[in-house]
Amino acid sequence: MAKDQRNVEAITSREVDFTQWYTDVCKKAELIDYSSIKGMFVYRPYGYAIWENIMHAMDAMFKETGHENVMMPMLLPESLLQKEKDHVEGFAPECAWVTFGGSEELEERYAIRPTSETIFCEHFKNVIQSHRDLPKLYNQWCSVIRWEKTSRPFLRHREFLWQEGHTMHATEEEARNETMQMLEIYAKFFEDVLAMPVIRGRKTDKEKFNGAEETYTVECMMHDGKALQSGTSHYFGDGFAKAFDITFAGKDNQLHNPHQTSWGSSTRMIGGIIMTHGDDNGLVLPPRIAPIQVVVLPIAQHKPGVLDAAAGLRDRLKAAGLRVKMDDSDQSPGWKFAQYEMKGVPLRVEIGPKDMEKEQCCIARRDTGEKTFVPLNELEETVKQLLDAIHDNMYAMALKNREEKTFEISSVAEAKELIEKKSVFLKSKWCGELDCEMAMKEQVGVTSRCMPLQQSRSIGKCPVCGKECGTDIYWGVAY
RNA sequence: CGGGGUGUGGCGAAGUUUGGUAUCGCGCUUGGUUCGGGUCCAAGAGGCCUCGGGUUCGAAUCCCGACACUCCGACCA
Repeated sequence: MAKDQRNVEAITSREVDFTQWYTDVCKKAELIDYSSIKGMFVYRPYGYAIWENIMHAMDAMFKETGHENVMMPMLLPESLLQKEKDHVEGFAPECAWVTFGGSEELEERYAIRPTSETIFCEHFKNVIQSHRDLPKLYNQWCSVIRWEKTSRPFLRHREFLWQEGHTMHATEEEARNETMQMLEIYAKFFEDVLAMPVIRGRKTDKEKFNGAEETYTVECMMHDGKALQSGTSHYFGDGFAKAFDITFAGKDNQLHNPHQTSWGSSTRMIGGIIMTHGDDNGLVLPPRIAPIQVVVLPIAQHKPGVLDAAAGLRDRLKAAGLRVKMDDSDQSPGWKFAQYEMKGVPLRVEIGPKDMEKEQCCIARRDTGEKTFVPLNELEETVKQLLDAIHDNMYAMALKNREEKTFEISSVAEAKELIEKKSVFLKSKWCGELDCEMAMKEQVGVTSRCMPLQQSRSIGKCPVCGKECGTDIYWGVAY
């Protein structure tokens, strides 16, 4: 049927212009709105609902592993920020500052937190005296401000929502275990909840967090082949503890500095979800965090009994513990189909007079577009199975994309040739020299993503200097 | 922060070169109609043309400045 082209909600094709596609989806799926301040975005109800679901799922994982939530002040006195040298060098340039309280100019200016290591340390100093006070396993959900020069919805905000975990431990070993445990929690969360495959790895010294001894990361590949750093877990050693003079009396009755970690993940994840799973019809949401898992649409809803039948299905699915919406607005069915596809709702259940006669309903999958007719008495069971199947399929598709866009390279020339064609992950050996890392950036245009935890243990050559070495490393173009 | 582009009802655009009553499509409202892939018909509402200065009898249009969005770099969750 030659439908006219008045699809005003139509979005730019992913293949034509990925960045424009991304912006279109953010706006048309009603996730965000721009505000009058550059880089500060309004999270609309549907977008915020995704974040709420992420928070609930992730928070449960934190609590299971013994962490407690706290709320720290939003303002950091400049003197506090100054205490750790590397840290202040990294963050001071992008701080927003409060210089007035009411009409009085402040004697010392306050930074609006870009991250909270320093203020946690100030507090830790007060509450840690004995080994019995350790570990401290704290987390907070809050927003932070970083005065970024350019901004993009979810990927780079001047104000963004995140969680930051801050922990203190009696021993290095315990702190290192915590660092790795939290990395694994992030990885599991991405895989099991967001259906996003990740590469677990360690950052190079150049890419690590300011003030950290080691930074671990989960790296994701977006549909366009670019990398998104999605969650990081840092081991600090006792650097901050020394700078802030945090000590505790050990069992040996000697004073020791505790060992520290921090770990964070942000609303950037939502950008990751969009760019990993979305398609030309809009958003595709992982079922486990979708604000609406199933939308029930009555067909020919003015006909007797249809609305009641649809409401019945909605109530059954709700009772089965699912997040369900019925749309009985007077838009046409075709409009509703397109609308809920744009919003990425995993499953659509249709019921009309014909179905009622046959005691069935029609179920359509967002990920594949596949439609099936299901006997009404099998509704709950089928929907639950399909939601799991969608999750698995989304994960598999994303993994396939990453595998197809990952190449082993052994020379700079080879790397250049691949990257010039399209964005991909490059895997190689690396000698560990900063110069070689810089050369990859300057000559190829890629940054190191991470040294994967899973190392091949083989010997090869650094693609830049040709030296024999054993470390595997991923390179990519990053968001 | 450097280079380009853009800013006109909620959205997308025309109008800007050559100053002279603000235009179109979608959306919105109301009534009817239709309903298994963005129904159709009719009537209506809605605009300091991003903001601030200038030039002019008169500015969406010309000049200066600010702000925002966007793309490409540098910096970054």
